[in-house]
Amino acid sequence: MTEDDLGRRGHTRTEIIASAYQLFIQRGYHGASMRQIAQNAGIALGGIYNHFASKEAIFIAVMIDHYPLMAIAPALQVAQGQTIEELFRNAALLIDQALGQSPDFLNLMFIELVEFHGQHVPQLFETVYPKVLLFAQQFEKWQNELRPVPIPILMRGFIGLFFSYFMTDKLIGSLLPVEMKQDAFDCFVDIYLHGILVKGEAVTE
Amino acid sequence: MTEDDLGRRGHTRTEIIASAYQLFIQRGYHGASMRQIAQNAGIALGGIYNHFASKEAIFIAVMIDHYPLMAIAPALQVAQGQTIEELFRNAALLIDQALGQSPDFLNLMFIELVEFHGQHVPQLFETVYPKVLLFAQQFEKWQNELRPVPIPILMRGFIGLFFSYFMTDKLIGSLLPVEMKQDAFDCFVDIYLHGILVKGEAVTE
DNA sequence: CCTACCGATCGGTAGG
DNA sequence: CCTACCGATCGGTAGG
Repeated sequence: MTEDDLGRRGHTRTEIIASAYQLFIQRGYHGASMRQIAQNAGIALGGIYNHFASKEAIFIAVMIDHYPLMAIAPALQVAQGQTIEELFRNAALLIDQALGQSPDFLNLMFIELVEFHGQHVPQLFETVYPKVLLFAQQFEKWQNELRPVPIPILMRGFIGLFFSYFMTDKLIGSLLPVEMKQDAFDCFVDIYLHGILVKGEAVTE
Repeated sequence: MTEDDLGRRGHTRTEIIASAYQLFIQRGYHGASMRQIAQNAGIALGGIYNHFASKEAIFIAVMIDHYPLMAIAPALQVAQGQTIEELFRNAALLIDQALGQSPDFLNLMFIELVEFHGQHVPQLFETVYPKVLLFAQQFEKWQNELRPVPIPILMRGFIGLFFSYFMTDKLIGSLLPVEMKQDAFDCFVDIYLHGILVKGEAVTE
């Protein structure tokens, strides 16, 4: 097998995953057919099975490449800040950028939760969890600036912040005037930060 | 047509909706078949079409009866409090109770967003929106206790709070130790309230 | 409300 | 990687 063959194989595989991703997030797992996936990838139905053993195998490959939670890890890793507020704001900004503007990326997560009962979530989450812990470790030096909230709840709330924003955007975003959406994300981050920091209260040392 | 007939008809219809609801949230819209819905409802396939014109008509009926956002409206309507903090806490508690313990209720929303591209959301949301506005009107008397956040963002954040909690519960809830889940919801409400109130800061009059 | 059926489409495979 | 095919199942309907 030459390198060209490997390149072709990889390219076709990539095309299949890209095609399946689009169809899955647009129609759901059972709503997207192997024939549609093949057609969008530019090959015949039978050709798919040279790359994947089954439809579910394609879904898992799509999850590994596009699962939204996975975008959180690298963002948490590179986020920096002189203050804890700056650290959070930078992390939020990086995650927001990584997830992209369209909230359609959430659909993959929805499909997983509904049509697969969240089977693959624990496996994927274990990849992210250590990164979350590393990020949370940075809080120690600012412990006196944080309200007495358990660190895991703090992180859970931070991740939840994105669901809060993107879910409401998905549900009622199209009904809101543009000027109200402009700074909504900043407002959400602001409320969260004000909610976890003691800033403004009397801090005795 | 006698009242008995109406009662039977209504009962069968209710059975179909209940059966469809369970199957939809467990397998998704395209993953649940009309034959399964009929079987769980205790009738033959053909019998369904005496009550519904199509599969989608069943889905819409299920949405009207079980759409999670609809549970928010009555809770906001009866929520009361001597302080704005109490008002929010009571509303949060009522909504939490109305939604129930199992976060499976969210699945219906996911299916709608993915497999129907959120077609029915605006119609359902218009039912809830006036109630949200009425709730928000109560804030006027406590305006000086609120940080300068636009009221719509405040309400969007309040609704988002539930997504924040239930989505993270659904995703990683099973991985968390029980003692960490115990007060998580209270903590989330607490962070939100601390985030929107000026309490603790210098309030000049 | 059930039985029996419709055409269409499903995921997957054999053979080349 | 394609063509042609498999049995199974899909949503929906006719007739009683």
